Amino acid sequence: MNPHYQAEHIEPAAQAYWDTHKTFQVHEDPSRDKFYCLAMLPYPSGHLHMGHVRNYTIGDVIARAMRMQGKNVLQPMGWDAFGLPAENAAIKHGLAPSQWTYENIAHMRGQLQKLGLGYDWSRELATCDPDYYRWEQWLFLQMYKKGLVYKKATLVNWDPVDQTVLANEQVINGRGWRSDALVELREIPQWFFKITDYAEELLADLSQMPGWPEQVRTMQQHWVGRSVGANVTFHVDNRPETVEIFTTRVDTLMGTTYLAIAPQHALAIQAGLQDKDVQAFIDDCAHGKTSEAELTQMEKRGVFTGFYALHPLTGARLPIWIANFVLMNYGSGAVMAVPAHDERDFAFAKKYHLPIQQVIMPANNEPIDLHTAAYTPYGTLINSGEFDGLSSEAALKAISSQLIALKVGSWQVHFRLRDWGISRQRYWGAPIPMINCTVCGPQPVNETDLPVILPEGLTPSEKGSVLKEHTEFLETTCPLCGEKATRETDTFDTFMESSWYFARYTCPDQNEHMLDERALYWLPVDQYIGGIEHAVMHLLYARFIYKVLRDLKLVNNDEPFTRLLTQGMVLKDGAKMSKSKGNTVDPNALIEKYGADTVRLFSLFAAPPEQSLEWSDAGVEGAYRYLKRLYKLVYAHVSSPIKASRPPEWSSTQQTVRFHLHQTIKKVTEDLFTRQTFNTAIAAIMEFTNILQKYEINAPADQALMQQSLEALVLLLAPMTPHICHYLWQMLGHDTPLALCPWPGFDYSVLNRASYEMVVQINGKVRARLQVDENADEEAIKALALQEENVKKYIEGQTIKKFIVVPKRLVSIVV
RNA sequence: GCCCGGGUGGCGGAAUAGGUAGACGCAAGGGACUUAAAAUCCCUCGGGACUUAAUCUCCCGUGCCGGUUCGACUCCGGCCCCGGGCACCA
Repeated sequence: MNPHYQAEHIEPAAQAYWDTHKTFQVHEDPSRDKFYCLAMLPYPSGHLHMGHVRNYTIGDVIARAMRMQGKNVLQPMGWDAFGLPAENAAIKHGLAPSQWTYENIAHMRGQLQKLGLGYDWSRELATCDPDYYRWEQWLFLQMYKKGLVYKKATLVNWDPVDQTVLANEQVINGRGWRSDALVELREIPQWFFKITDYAEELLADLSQMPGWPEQVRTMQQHWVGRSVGANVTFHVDNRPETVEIFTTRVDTLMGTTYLAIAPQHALAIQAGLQDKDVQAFIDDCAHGKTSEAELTQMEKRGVFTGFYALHPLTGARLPIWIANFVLMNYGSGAVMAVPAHDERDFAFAKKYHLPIQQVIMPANNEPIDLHTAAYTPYGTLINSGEFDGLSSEAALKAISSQLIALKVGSWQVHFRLRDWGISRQRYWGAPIPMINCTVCGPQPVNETDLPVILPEGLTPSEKGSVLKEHTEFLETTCPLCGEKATRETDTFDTFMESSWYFARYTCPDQNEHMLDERALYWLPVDQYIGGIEHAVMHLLYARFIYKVLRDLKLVNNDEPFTRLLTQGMVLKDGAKMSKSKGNTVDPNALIEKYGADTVRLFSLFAAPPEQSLEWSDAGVEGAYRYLKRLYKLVYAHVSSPIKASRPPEWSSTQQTVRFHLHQTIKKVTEDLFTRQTFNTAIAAIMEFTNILQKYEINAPADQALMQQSLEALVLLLAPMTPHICHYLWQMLGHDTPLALCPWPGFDYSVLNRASYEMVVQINGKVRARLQVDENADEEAIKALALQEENVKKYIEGQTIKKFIVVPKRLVSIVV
């Protein structure tokens, strides 16, 4: 027993103990309550960063605490191993992405193990392993059979120099990040999942997910964006084409003064053929970026096509404009413009001197000024012929009824959510299991031919996917006609791998099926932990795939993640840590200097988990100091010559210590399990440690109480700093491993006190404090308050208007 | 631009259901111990006023402006700043 805390000895010993005793390896046990605790799997970038440390520490605290609650806890770990950075690193260093990835995994696994995270490493998986992605390919084939997969042309960022598709982050100021060439928008055919088939359900289930933060549910709700409106068909004057639009404001239909279509719209292409200025505009629009942020912020520009649409009710000729803010990827690629009652249409009309026709009047008949801004709320219809005088609500029905009767309109539920484009023109990804036959068209690979193995060891180039030149991979035969055919060279979006990995952890060794009955035992994940940046996309895709798995009868519930904790970012000097800013902190160096427990303690203590965390080296020092103090306290206690023995009755000092002991257990229990505010749990533990440090041990009863208190302290802290607690638990005389000890309980009877403090406010300001007996009634409290000197001073010569007593809190007097 | 968060001492944060603003920790200052330093321990610590003195008392204070309330960090309206997401970064 060393009188000084030495993390460098304690930590490897504790880790070796867990390892040899297989403490965290779990098996299905229907007789026990399961608890599946999962932190989002990392991308193997090469080095653990503080965001990982925070994420995995939080997960480990919850997992360990639940294990102490008696749950059968599964906590696995794996690697999101496909993705762009591996290709970029490969191009830079001339290494194969597989080699880079596997080396990174090996290094990062070692880093995670040093943190003392209680993972069941026997279930580890890497998504770039064919044993993993073959089931993803299998799932794709099932989805294909179900009609959830289709191909359509969509816009991508095209680098004309490198002849490759660029990710949004690779487009900088409209130019390719490597080539510096002006990026073009190009349409290419890609595979899509019909996630919109599940839009209603994805939305509806959100209201039944109390374990998710309100903000995440709100974000997903807005993302799916259900709206009810009308589809309207506009005929084009003297031409065979029609223009389809969707609007939620069909009440303003009579105020339509023009139509706006995307530069890629069929009619726009026709217009371009007839007029070289129009074509020049279309060509000009083919630069920029596909992102919504870009689109909604760029200068709104347009050009007249020379075509006119006919208003479906009045027959009025409405000019059709091509506008750069209308995009083919969104809806039908056309909108009806009502400048009087839509801000964007208004700005566009002002710029190009298009007519502005008011058709809605405010309900209170106040005049509006259409020279400065559009009027967007609902109101009463004017200038709308037979619809004049109707409210917007009534007009929505009346106008749409007429459109339906004329067969130029229909009611439509519209979603902002778009189908999920899963094709990527990249090498380092899971191959999409399709074969292109010149005779039969695209054909799915036979299930028996899975997996379609990605050839490893290729060196990617900046010219995009090298699979196209790899004949061994490319050349195959058509599963339908048997003739020569080529493989699909597009690979899966990496969101695909992360949409089902949590299910595969339950049975990673299953080679006959994607999932087996073990998945039914463990799923859904009880607690999921990850960065807030994944609030919408990853979590929505995973929910979608889970519902598909349910429909394939592979899982038997609707939602994959029962409770969700979204952790904030780790910042240094107010900014996100990044290599380019040079403000990174190396977890390894910290672990070496202070030990994993200190790093864990600080990352939990510095901020509540959902908020961003400001890194502080000095703060780490403070966490280390605390652990040293705790160690010393336990050491001094076990070295004491006083023999512990429980008294028949506790003294008043002892009663106070006992009160704090039980109060601390109660507080930490609530903070860990209910509130998940680890920072306040640690503060409470520190506070009680301070009390124990000042507690003088004079008698056997004191020694007994100290033993109880320190045991509780070690148990409460165990999920957060497991190594030191593992050691201190032995020091306190226990043989059973701490990791499997039951969570401490508290006694309400100890928490009842004879008296409590109340505050007296006069006109909202605190003027006195009272010690009030536990069973004092309201009248007694009032009398007590009026006896206070300072209270008398403030109410002298005044009349009391109100006298409020809030039990156990305060007395408020208004004069 | 749109959607979702956040803003409290010198700093990180606490205040759980509208009821004592600043728990816990860091930094700083002072002291003890030491030949010295480190480590450790003790004290002070939002700003200001008053007093011989005090752990008394008073005023101000939770991004800014306004409102509701006996009472607002907390609720409502408007604004400013910072962060996350916006469909090919993960």
